[in-house]
Amino acid sequence: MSSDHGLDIMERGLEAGARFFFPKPLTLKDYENIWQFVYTENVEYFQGINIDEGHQGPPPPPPSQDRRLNSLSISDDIRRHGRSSSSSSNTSHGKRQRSQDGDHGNKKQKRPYKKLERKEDQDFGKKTTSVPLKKTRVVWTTQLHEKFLQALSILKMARAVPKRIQALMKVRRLNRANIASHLQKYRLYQNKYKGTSESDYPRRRIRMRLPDETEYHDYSPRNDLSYDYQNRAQSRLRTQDNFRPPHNFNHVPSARPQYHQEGSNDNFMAQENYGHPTAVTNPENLGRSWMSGAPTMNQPNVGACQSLFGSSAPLCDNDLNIGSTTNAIPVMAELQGMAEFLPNASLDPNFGNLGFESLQNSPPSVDIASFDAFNEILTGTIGGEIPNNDNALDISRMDEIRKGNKPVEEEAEDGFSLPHNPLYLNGMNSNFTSQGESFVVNPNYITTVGEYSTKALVNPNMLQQGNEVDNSGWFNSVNDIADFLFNQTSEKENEEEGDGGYVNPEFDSSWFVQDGENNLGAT
DNA sequence: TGGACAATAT
DNA sequence: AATATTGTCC
Repeated sequence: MSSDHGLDIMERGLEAGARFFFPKPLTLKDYENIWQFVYTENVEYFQGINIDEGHQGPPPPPPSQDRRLNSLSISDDIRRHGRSSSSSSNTSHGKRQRSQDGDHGNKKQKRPYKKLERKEDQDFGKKTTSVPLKKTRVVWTTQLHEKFLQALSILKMARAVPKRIQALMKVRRLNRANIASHLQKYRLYQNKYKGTSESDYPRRRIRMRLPDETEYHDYSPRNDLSYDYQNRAQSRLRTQDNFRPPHNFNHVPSARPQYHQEGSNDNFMAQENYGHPTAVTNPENLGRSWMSGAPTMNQPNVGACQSLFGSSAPLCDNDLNIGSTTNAIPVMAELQGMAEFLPNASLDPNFGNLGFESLQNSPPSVDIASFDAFNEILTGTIGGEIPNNDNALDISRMDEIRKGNKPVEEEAEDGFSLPHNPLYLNGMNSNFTSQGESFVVNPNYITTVGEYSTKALVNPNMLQQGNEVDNSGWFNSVNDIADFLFNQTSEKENEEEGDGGYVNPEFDSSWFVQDGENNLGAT
């Protein structure tokens, strides 16, 4: 077998004693032919040996089709034949080995990699005579790995176990073992490359890396010497050819599109925006998804957005970047006629007066609440903790709750308490959540629900009961939301001593419960 | 050949 | 679930 199809090569091979010449790559047809060859050339062998028992006996009738398909030895031989000429000489070789194995009777056979027919083989290649195929292996593509990472970031390290990850990823035929294996490798990489520079990472299909929990909150782009914002980001951005600004959007290329990390290529997994805030105010950024799989920010009227949790969130276009109270600029809000969310200063559509681009090495937005704090809310209220089935995280459940069609469950089955008065964020937020520093909240999706909606969940001056019909009753400004969130965080922070600044609470319903007397909500 | 990788065993 | 080992590939 060779990728060299030259006649001389083929002839030389045949002269040297080869039975066939197969040009690479082998097709399924080739396998079928080889299989038949192997069988017809070795009928006595296959008929004279009980393969399963590994001892010789009177020749049984020729094995039925099914039996042949299920016995591993035949296909084993096929594989060996196909693999390397040195080990492939003939099948009597294989025969000898097999009976030797049988001699060491009590030795427990290690289970070889089985060759199984997968379900899809039946679906797809009906007529392929069902040649036994090697069991397919999961290939962790960058896309798949990103999904994995997304799940991890939502679950946090401590709770990131295969089963939960599987439930979050929702990838068909990706089983728990697959994930366990990948997780093991992932953790291995985490240790192995802890404290090493980027150039030390293996360059292969993916580069495994995620900050540990410390990095989550300690991260400061300013101090990140491993990352050169200007250069890397720019090279990526130049390739941005599918940016289509909204119709009323005056697109002026930014001189310094700094806030995007390099994207994926064959050697690196995509960790777009990994650990780095993204400037919503940069028009170039609006055309690119924040994380792979997430909708881009400039998709107006797209209908349902894909999110990790399925597609349900109806609005992609008026999400606001909640950054620090001083520099979060909800650009898209204006475009979507949500002027009430704009800060007082008028916006230059060309972003000329925002002052961001002059901040060369600092992100436009900084911590408001920790990413994890929000995902606690998300997973806690959406139902990420519902354990008893394989599609645990069902965003439609949250939607139903939000519409008041379903009651808020007091307690999930694993004992995880749901807040009595939850603050509901749409699941899609998680897609817009960068790992660590900033996040995006669509204020339309901060709402109270169900029977509790008659009471304000938090200080009514800050978060009021919203009206989904006319959008009234929400925060008065983005800054108000930011203040609210910031207060949640910093107060929580103060309660916890120690590592200063990182809030990593389990969901704490005390944030949102009523004050008994006053019904004031947030504490 | 050693290492990467995913499956499989413990 | 976590960890160790194996089979396969390159």
